[in-house]
Amino acid sequence: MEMSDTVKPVTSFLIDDILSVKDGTVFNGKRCSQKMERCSQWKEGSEKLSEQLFPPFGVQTGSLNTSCPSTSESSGFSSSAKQKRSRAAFTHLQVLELEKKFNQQKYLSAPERAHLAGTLRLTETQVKIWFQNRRYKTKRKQQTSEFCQDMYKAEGLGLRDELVQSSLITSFCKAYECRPYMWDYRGPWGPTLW
DNA sequence: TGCGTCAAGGCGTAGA
DNA sequence: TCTACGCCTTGACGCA
Repeated sequence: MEMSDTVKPVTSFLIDDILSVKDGTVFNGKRCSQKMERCSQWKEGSEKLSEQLFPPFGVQTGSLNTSCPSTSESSGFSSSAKQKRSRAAFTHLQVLELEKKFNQQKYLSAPERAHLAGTLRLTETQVKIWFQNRRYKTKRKQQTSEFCQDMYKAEGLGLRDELVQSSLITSFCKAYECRPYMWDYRGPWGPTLW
């Protein structure tokens, strides 16, 4: 994913939804109970900062009935009726800050994650998952790029087919051949604001 | 309506 | 046992 892709005008992400999720029982369907306490802490502590960060984004209501698996659970969702999965869309500024942090460091400690989550008014789980996805995405780009470089070299040596057959990454490339961003690699752990 | 993107789900693994 | 990680996969969403 390129930053230019993520720089969308305003996404329909509901901060309030996430906040309400934290007040509920489960977020992401797993492992959130222990975070409730800290969530309420940063909720207070980060309000000032996030007001600065999200003046236009802080309160968006209505467009996406998104991200509240737990809200509908709590509103009588039964286990038999399958809940429609929701996908939060982070705001431009949230992604910007996440990318900025990711450029500084690929891994976050728990306190750093908590702080960042508080600053961005996200849950720690969301920050953690975002960094996981981001690392994996970068790794995929790197692998694809290396493979393509090998292909280029092999082609020059007339060894292209052998490389294709022998490469463990062939299946990977096939799986992702329809994903253009995979081929937009600009170096390992390179600038993410491309 | 098909496709690309991406947050989140799921599963296996490792470390404390 | 808990937590975070990597490695995919799934499913919602936006767009052409």
